[in-house]
Amino acid sequence: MDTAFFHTPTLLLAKKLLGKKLVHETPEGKTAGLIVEVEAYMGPEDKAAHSYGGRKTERTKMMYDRPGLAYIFRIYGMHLCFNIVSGPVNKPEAVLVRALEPIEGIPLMTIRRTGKQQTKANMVNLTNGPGKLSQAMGITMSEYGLDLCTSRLRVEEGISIDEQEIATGPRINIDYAEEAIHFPWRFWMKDNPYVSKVPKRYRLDHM
DNA sequence: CGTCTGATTAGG
DNA sequence: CTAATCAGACGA
Repeated sequence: MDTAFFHTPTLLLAKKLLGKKLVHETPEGKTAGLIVEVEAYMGPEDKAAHSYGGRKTERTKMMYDRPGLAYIFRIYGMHLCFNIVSGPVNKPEAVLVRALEPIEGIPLMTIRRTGKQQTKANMVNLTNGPGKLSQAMGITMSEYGLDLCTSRLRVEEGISIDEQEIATGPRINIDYAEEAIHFPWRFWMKDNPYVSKVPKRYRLDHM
């Protein structure tokens, strides 16, 4: 996609990202998947966002840059989460990519995730969560700040999604976020088997 | 400095 | 249900 694609309000960008293709080319090979689940993080006013209250640190500084760059952070000391910077410069918003439908480089994804070849039956476990997809796609902190229009890690045209196919609900694992807990800023493709598994406490939240 | 904790996952 | 596992964030 060109840079203009990312210059759009964050909640709209989050929805527009559904069905787009995330591609990563590495020396090991190419992997790609369709984005099927995202969450929007809305900047200084959003208690769930790393940029809440205008916090700007080594970790979060990329959120203050222009839209269409990669914001990546480590969580729980062991997993990485891949985000797409959104909003104009100094409006620190982002879209977390939570799940992909694998479409290319599946053997490589399997090896990165499990260290060995595996049956097709486990394909659903490759990219159905933010930490899992980062591992399967070979995304590391080296990709922090990459331009998603032009670099080896990019967003490309995918499939066309109808508004009717998009579901909305509260974001996952943000218990600390007080009133923002309930904001319906998670978007996913209805009935897509690659959407991440949701903790029990969220199961009834639909809409 | 010391302490707490997390935009998660796998395993029992 | 919980352990894993550590950098970021923040208070002293």
